[in-house]
Order: sequence, then structure tokens, then C-alpha cells
Amino acid sequence: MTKTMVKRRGRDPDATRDKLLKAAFEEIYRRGFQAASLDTILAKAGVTKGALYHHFPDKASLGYAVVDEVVKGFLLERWGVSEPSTGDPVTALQRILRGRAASLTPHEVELGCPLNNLAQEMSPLDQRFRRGVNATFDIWRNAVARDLQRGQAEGTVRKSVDPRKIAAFVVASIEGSFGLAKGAQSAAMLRSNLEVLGSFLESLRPASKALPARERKPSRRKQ
Amino acid sequence: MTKTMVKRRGRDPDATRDKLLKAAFEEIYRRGFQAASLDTILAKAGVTKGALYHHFPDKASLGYAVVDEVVKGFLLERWGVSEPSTGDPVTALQRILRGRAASLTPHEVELGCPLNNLAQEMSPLDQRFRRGVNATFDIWRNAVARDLQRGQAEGTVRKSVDPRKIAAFVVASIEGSFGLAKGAQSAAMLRSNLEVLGSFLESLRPASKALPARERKPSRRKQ
DNA sequence: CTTGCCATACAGACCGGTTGGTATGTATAG
DNA sequence: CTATACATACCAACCGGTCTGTATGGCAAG
Repeated sequence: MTKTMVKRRGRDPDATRDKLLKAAFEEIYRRGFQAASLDTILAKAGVTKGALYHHFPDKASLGYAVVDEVVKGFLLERWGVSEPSTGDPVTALQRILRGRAASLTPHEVELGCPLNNLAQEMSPLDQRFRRGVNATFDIWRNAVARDLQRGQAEGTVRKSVDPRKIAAFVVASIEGSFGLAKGAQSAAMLRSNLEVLGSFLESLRPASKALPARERKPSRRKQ
Repeated sequence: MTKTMVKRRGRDPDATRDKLLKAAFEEIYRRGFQAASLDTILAKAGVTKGALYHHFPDKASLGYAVVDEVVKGFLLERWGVSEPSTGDPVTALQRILRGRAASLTPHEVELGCPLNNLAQEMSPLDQRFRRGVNATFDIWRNAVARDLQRGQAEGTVRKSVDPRKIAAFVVASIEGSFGLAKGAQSAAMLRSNLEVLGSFLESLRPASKALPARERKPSRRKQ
């Protein structure tokens, strides 16, 4: 109890590290990695260069840590990759899309997806950045692909489609939608795109016998 | 004949400007706008600061000019927006997608779409950048929407869809595909995504009577 | 045709500010 | 006492931008 409790005064290296990561994330999210100023990050975190270079060997390593320890979890949680999904994956994905569309903030419409921002800026410039960012995207893609595959086994997804290809397309469409909406500064465009993507997902269902399947009532059970 | 001919030696302000624009485009494409060094651009263009600041008031204006005079034409030409399309727009779009998929270079897989790069980096930081970039995207989106609308009038596109929403989604999917493929450094992923998008476009056709419409033979005429 | 002029079109030195990074000093916890 | 966890002063490199100097080429005057 004396270990990690009530130690706010004096030394607390973990808290210092966290403050650095959080401040770095915000600054990088706003200006991009290369344009992010260490002095600004330091000021925002309320620490000095000594603290920074005690915890990280250089600016790049701080960036890697932001990807691995902040952005990654942020994204996977926001897109429902963390918790396992059950039931029909098309409906599950559509629900996530609708949820995201409903909970959009002006802030994230303006700044876009932090992981995609880093991917676009740093991929050609830094292999380690690229690997780290792409690893997270891979987790997302694999999760979607696995769900679709399960859907195929359970008969809720057409077997003629390639789950991995669809998954890659879904993720790309989402990120592209965020990116273009950011350029257009239009939450409406983003919502519309997510909606179209949802209707595309509808086409992944197996063709029911002579029934247009335009509307579908999800049973109101929590699963 | 004495005006613009054989004047390669001595003064040629237009040529100087073009060299600056081209060098700036390449440097910005590689490093991003903010990280693009004027000295590098000048070295690549083979001119000096005096020339640069004679033709452009500052770095930002050089960037705007790159968008308007280099990237814009580059993109619109590459995606068939310049020449008007005739006939069924779904098939036309699919052909463009296949053409792009077939002509991908490792260079553009590595660096992505120059316009989208600028959009992602600069949109939140510089209103004029954002407007310029978004204006070009708007031209593209409008062209696609107009084609789809014409398709609706001609009976080759379902009337239940919103052309503008589909157009925005198509452009977003393409840009997202380039972005994610750039992060994954995978031309295969990019091609696969464009292929999936092509199959999505297929679903825009009006439902023919009791015929799965999986395959379709485009008549080999140049249309 | 020639001469002189002057706006144009650069060249290149220079500048203050900011950058990431380092070196050294010091207080704290164990 | 010692390793950890910072704080602070400092640095060379580079940044975008400015300033001054100069050569060119068209044009008007003679």
C-alpha cells in the first residue's frame, strides 16, 4: 500500500512518463510528428528536457511509444476490436459504424484519425514508425476478417467473398472517409460515407430466397 | 518566333518558375510540406533564394501553387476526370480502377497520393491549403456524381442511390486504399481494395430480371 | 542602328529564431 | 552512499525570410 499510493509529491517516474506521452500525443495529433516541438510538449507536460531524455533516448522513440501505448489502444477500443464480437458480424459492424457516426466530435472531424495521420506522414520516412502503425492496422484488419470468417461458418456471410480482402477494404474506406471529411471539414460527409459503407456490408449477407432483405429487425436482445 | 523560342540561355522566368514548382512538388511529396526544406528545393531546382522569393512571396504560397498547378492536374488526369465520359458510368469507373491498378508504380505505392498527403497534413493547420486541396477533391467528387446521375437518367444506375453520397464514398475509398497500402507498403493490398470497390460499383446497377449478373461482357468496341 | 535607361530576374550573403540533443548539476528515495 | 529522476544551461545545425548587389533584355530616344 505504501508502494504506488499517495506518491504524488516528489518522485513518480511512471506518472511523468504518462504525462509526456499524453502531451506528445496531443501535440503530434495537432501538428504532425515532424512539426511537433519538444519544447511545446515539455511545456504541456509540465516537465523539462532532463525528464524527457531520461525516459526516452530521442524524439523518434517518444513517437514510437505514443503509437504503441496511446494511439493503438485508443483506436482498437474505439472500433470495438478489443472486446470480442458474437453473432452476425455484418450487423455488429454496422452497429459500430452507426455508433461512431453518432458520437463524432468536431475535434476528431477536424483532426482525423491520429493513427492514419501518422501513417500518412511517417510511413515513407521511418521504417519503425511504419511498422508500428501498420501493426495496429493489421490487428484491426485481422479482427474484422476473423469476424467475417466466423460469419461465413455460421451462415450469416456469403462464402463467395474473401474475408481478408473485405476487411482491408472496410478499414481503408473508414480511414479514407475520415481523411476526406477532415479535408472537407464535414461531419455530414463522414456520416454519409459510414452509412454507405454500412449498406455495402449489407451486400455481404447470403442471398435469402426471393426476399429483397432491405430491412432487417435486430432482435432487441443484448446479443 | 523570336519570343519564346530558343531562349534557353539567359533569362527565362517561366522556366525558372516551373523548375521551382517541380522541385517543390517532389520534395513536398517525399517529406511533406512542413518538413520540406527550401534549401533542398532550391538545390534540386538549380536556382537560388533570390529566384524563389522573386516568384513567390513565401513558402506557403509556393505550396499553394504546387497544389493548384501541379497536383491538381496530376490527380484529375490520372483519374479520368479531365476527359468527359460517355456510356454506362459503372463500367467506366471500373475500367479506370482496373487501369490504375494495372499501372501502379512502387514509387506511388510508397508515397501515396500527393493530394491526400497534403490534405491530411495541412488541413487542420492552414485554411488556404485546406480549401485548395478540398476544391480539387470536390471537382473529382462532382464529376463522379454527375456521371452516376447521368447513368440514372439513362437507366444504367439504380435510382434508389444518392449519386453524391456514392461519389464521396468512392473517392474516400480510393484515397483510403492508397493510404493504407502506403502504410502496409503493399501494392497487392491496394489492387485488392480497388477490386473490391469495383465489385461494390457493380451493385449500383439496376436489378435485371432474375439474373445474377455476376459476369458481364463489355463489347470490345472503343465505345 | 545605336545608345542609354530601367524594370525584371535573379545570385548570394546574412540574420534571428527554433530545432533536437547534450552536459552538468542536484535533489530524492532506497 | 548510490542509482534514479529529474532541472537547467547550453550548443551547433538548420529553418524561413530579408537584403543588397548585379546582369540581362526590351524599349524609348536620338
